[in-house]
Amino acid sequence: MAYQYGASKARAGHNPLGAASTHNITGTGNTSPPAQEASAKERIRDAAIELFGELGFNDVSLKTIGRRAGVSAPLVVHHFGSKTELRRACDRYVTERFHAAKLDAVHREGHMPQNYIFQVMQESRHLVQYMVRAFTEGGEEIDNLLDQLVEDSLVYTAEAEELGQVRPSQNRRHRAALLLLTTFGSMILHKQMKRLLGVSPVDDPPEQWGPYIAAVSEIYLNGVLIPEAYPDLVDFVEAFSSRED
Amino acid sequence: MAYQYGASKARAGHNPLGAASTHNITGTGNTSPPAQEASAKERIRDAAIELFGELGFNDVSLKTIGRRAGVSAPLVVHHFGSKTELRRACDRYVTERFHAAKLDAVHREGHMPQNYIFQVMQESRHLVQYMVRAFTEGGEEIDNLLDQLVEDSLVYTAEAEELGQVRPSQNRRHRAALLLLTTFGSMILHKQMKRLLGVSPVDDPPEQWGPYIAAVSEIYLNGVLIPEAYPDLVDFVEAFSSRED
DNA sequence: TCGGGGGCTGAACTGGTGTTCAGTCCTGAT
DNA sequence: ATCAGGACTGAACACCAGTTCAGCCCCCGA
Repeated sequence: MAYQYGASKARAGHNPLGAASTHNITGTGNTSPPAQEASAKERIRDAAIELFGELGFNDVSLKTIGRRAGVSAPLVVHHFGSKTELRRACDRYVTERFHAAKLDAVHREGHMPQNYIFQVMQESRHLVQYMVRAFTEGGEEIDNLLDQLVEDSLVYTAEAEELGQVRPSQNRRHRAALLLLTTFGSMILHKQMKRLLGVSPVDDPPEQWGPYIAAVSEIYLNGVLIPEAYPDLVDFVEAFSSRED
Repeated sequence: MAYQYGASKARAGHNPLGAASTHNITGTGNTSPPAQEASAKERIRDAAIELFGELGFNDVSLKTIGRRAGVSAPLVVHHFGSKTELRRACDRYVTERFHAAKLDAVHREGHMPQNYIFQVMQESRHLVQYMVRAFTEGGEEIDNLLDQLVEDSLVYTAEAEELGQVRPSQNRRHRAALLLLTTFGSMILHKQMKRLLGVSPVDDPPEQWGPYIAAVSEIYLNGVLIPEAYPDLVDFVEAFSSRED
């Protein structure tokens, strides 16, 4: 029972949950020469993103980061000033990377890409894991990234709604925000998801996401509750319709 | 625009998202005399649950816990042996508390209660916050609690499905698990939710949950995608129907 | 050839942690 | 009255974190 939905839909066109792409966004930055081995500073930054994403900011020591980067602990502060500033640098880097991935996808597809997050996810899970964990703690840079994701989601959802693919909403921004929050939130609990669904969208490759995609899709396609049984709730939801932007 | 859905539905009967109750489950344990001021050991345990839930296990020192409990740090280890064992004690306590809340609700209502988590949530948010954070890190005791919540959810969803209130599913267990994971996951991101929806289900009282309830309900009532636009996805979901238990 | 500066390190420092220890206080049984 | 034991504390300990410091190496420009 192989997972192949992503591929088939990518051929068909719009695809809200997966996107096939071989484009590499995990290389070194735009301005640096293409095929050069990473500098110590870059290795430190990458190691920090991996470890912070995996274990959390306070559960990773500079020595651990240094070891993974093949470097001493003092060199980390030599390059980044302090652990806190290292964290901010990681925030900035991840934000830039997502921004670049979006621009790249827009350029390739000619319109707002369908959830470019999933592209990043398939190619560089560390970045996503870092981002998700950073969301839980907050911070100016990372909060802006989330805001941006909401805005982007709003745009491509509007496109999809116009094409009759997505239902209208009483509050599109709230819906977009909640969908992102629940998706990211469930990724924080990916170890439990592995136990309960047999899949971790963080540790397992996309080919194995089937059960997860299936469960999510069922809910998003059909809903869960039967509206006729909840007239009060239906009214309540409608009462919350507010000014759209 | 006051939130009053919970109350109205509680009168009406079944209520998947809220439950009105004045019953107190936050008192001292079953066996202890009812109205006695908390012992130092209990105060320590409560302080630890609050702080662990708020800040995470490794970001809270024994001194901090002791200070909140009005006690010295060594007394914490005197009563609990070590910080790790304190954590396990908290896990056990929270698990017991949820178990007791369920039994209590079953006893009162005569059937599997509709999401007794929400009752606990309204009465003792600390417990929920601790539980959610504990899920991210895992652990035998806390994993069992989550498993139990899935099982319970399965039971009352079956009741509701029989009453025509909830849609059938290709994989009820996966759906139940995913709903719990996304709900809890979004609670981990409650600070972001506060920013994006204006409500934190952790920090704000239930009267203010309106925007959150509305957004969740809209999705659960109607879904998000229009199935006709995603025939492949519909097929894919159906292909994942598996043996129910 | 030389000199300077940046990448980089080991050793040392400071502060905070969990834990141990010795001892005080209080209570309740004998 | 006494004494045993548990609750409880301040001081001390070992450890580990982030950071500082002095100095090494090596490349590159003059």
